[in-house]
Amino acid sequence: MNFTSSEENYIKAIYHLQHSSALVTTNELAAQLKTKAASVTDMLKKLKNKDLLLYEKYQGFQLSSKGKKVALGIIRKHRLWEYFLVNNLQFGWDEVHEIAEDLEHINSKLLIEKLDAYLSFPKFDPHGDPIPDVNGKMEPTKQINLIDLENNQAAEVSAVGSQSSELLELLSHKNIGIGTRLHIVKKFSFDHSIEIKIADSAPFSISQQLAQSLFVKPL
Amino acid sequence: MNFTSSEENYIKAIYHLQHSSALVTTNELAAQLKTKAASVTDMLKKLKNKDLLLYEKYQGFQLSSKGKKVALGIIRKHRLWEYFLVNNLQFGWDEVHEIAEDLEHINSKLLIEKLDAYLSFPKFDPHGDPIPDVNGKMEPTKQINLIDLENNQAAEVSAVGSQSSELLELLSHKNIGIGTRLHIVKKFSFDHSIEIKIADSAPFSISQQLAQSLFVKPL
DNA sequence: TAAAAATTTTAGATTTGACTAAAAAAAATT
DNA sequence: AATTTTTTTTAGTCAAATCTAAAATTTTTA
Repeated sequence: MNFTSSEENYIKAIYHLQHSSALVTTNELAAQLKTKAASVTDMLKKLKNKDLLLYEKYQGFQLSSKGKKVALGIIRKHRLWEYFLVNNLQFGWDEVHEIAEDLEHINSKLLIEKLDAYLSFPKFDPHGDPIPDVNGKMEPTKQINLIDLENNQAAEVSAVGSQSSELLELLSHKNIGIGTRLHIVKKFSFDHSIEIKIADSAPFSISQQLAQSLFVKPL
Repeated sequence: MNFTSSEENYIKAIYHLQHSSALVTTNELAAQLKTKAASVTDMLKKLKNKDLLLYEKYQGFQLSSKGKKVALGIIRKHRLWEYFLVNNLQFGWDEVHEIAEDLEHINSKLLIEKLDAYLSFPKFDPHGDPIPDVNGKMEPTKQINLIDLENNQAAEVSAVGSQSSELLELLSHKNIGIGTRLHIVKKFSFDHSIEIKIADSAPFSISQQLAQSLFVKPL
């Protein structure tokens, strides 16, 4: 089975939305894809006909197991290309998302297998997200949100919550990346800001919003 | 300026057809693209409106200088990706054409510049065709057709006439590739077949058709 | 050079994915 | 529980790229 780029983009977006809530709604998906609800409804019918989607009118929807498999295949391609762009072509981690959005739609099993081997079967992409293997399996990351750490706990940044250039710009300004080790100096309940310290540099504070976009492994 | 994949495929096909005859015809192009003459006419109008094509109804057509620049950009992308697929990902030279047909439509200047640098600015693709540089300039190849060699001349294979899998299958069966050194044992006028010898192996003969698809540099 | 053949273009239809506006259904509110 | 608001779907358009069939033009040939 091959799918159009548009179908693939819908499948991928539904997959990501399913993580927060099992059933996805038409408006949610329209917002995510920056399109209109009517366009979404059209595509839902198409995906249902191809057995990629469990969908009843007005009732919300979710991917079928076939749909999930397809989603994992697209995510695998996206993350492998991101890894290649950053590690081989020397792109910054904040520059690769859009290019990977295009590359992920290239359809060649052999290409992806060979790319995977060329990169030595990486397990995580440059943003810390796990890369599904050829069977769709990926490393369980058991990452926790930085906001859930306690005062004085140490941790290593292992993933970021989104690829938005706004987030990545802020992180690079603050010198925070995947692998950065930090510890919590103090959490403030007034505005939920968190003061953190990286290595020997001066402590500084980050907003609740930023903390929620950072995933860490406690040390 | 960005173009659709379809527009780019037309531009590229016209560029290649222009090499044999300055003016290209509707039917020629339709045959090349495996589409219908009516579809070609539609696209010709579109390309003319974008100043990519010099075209008057019923009179044949050719790329404008802007059109040629676009064509060279696409060919550059195609050949760089082919080089990457063969030299880095370990594809056979007969497996890469179709994948490169897709990859060539990815639009990112930065991606291609970084890929070019990663590959150390290669001058020829795996089929021996020159890769245009960022300004569209490419190595003049002054290759001659194998069929134009004389008895006893030695030469090195430097390019093949097409990427058809049929041709590449035959060449790999006969152990002929880019860089293969051979010499002409005898040319037969009856069927224009040519007996050649590679290194110390036994001489064997190749058909006129095959010889015409092989380009060489005399040694 | 006039008729026949081939080529090219136009006209009108189809498919895919998007849109707007209106209708239908579900959810929220009084 | 009835009304209002929000969400979702349907109906009808539109643009891009394709196609078939028919018309227009050019080329070939008798």
